[in-house]
Amino acid sequence: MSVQKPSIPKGTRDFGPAVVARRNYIFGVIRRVFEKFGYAPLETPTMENLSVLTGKYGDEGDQLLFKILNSGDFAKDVTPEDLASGSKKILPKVAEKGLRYDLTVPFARYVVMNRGTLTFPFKRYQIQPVWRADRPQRGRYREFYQCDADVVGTDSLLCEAEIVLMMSEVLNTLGLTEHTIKINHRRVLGAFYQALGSEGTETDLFVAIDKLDKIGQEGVTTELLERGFSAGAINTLFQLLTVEGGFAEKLERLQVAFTQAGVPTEADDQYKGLQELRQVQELLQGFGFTQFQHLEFDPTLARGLSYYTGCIFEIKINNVNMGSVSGGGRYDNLTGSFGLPGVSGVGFSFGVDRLYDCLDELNLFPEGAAAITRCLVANFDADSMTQMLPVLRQLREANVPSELYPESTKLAKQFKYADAKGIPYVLLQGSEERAANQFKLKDLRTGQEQQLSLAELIPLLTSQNQ
RNA sequence: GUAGAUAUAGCUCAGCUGGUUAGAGCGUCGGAUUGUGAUUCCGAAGGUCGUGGGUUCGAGCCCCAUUAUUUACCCCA
Repeated sequence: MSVQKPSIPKGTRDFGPAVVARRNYIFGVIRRVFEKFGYAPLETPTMENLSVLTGKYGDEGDQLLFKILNSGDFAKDVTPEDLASGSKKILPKVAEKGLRYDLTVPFARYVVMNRGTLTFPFKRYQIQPVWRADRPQRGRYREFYQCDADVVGTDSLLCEAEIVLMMSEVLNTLGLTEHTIKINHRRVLGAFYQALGSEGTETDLFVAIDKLDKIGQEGVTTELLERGFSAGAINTLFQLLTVEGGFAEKLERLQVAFTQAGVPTEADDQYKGLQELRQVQELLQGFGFTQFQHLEFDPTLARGLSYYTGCIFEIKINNVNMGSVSGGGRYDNLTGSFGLPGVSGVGFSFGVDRLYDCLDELNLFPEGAAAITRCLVANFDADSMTQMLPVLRQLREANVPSELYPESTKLAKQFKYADAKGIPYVLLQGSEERAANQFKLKDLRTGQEQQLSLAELIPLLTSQNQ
């Protein structure tokens, strides 16, 4: 009999008690903010039909879907001809379900299936894991949690403004004050494309622009030249991209630049992008938003997902080397592929796993976030164990998370246990204390001990500020 | 999918141009007059050096293969 070393699949993780406690802290902050803005929770199945998932994330996204082998004899419909013509032909016959890739598409599917019963505008949040068959690396996992908040059924830019407010509140509550909320508009990108004379393809241009901060002007230039853009067009592009100034100034200057470059106003009204960004800014001002130094209009922000049509968002934590911790945008026609056209939606998502890594690196988890038990009751001997049972019950009735050490061993061992678990208090009643009908309470953080009666004890342990 | 790096104790890592019996710190367990943790001192357990071949008198070290992990690219949270 061979003993095999246990392992877990690539890109997945176990979360130990301390990690779960800290993750729950992040989830709690996000959930409270979402609910404060009127978003209601939704959960959807881990599995979706592949017909729902495929084709929504582009070819690369389809590659990254985890597929679920059909139950039973999954290969019963596969013919020798299928095998000869390759995996693409076989796939629909052996797998009809897959793990969800994000939360937005299942949400769109849910909205379409329940359109008769939902009240619009429909605001929902969703905190669940998603799976991608990516190559794992720093800040990138195959199983990770997303925290989405989306509204469908309204075009109002109030939603965009409130997304900025929610992003800002979550980040500030978590202590991630060194952040930048980047915002752009798909129409602004479209205007760039027109300003360049509609050379090459739109997506090639967007993908290249998005990399500007990573590979620099030279890198983008070579990439665009390879994709068939002319040197003149690239030159125009960088003149447009390098507009300076604050939020409002950049909007003004781009407007002028677009007009000079001859971007037509009538066809698809490309100036609407700039107008909408301006309106979002005005709504935020009206609300009394004070964090404009963290809100940046970044004309280079493109984002990969092809379904965005309006404002797009992304959050960068400036003092940590980490990919974006949040992203989102407006999509005018997400439900269209499910047979419900013309429903506009806007939403965004936090990546909890990356937020965790940021908080961890910056040491921003609050003290005691990992500790569950508040008071360890020491166990001297069998007799004292019996004596302490009613005390334990009273502590728990007072909602003090507490535990009695289950064995009568040396106190040193029991203290070590409390210390390792981060338990702040140890309660002792040996023969001396029992004779006086008192307890000894030791605060492990300060090392101080005090003699107390049970009546004095409980208020001390229930007080919040200790 | 492309390119690189790494693999030695539970964890983090040393290990000299290839040379006797494999090293540390942390952790675990035990002890330092039997009622006190994190700080001190002493001791113990714990390793087929990822796996399989090869070169050599001799391999943790060199070569090949394989698997796993990891970083960057693509893409993305």
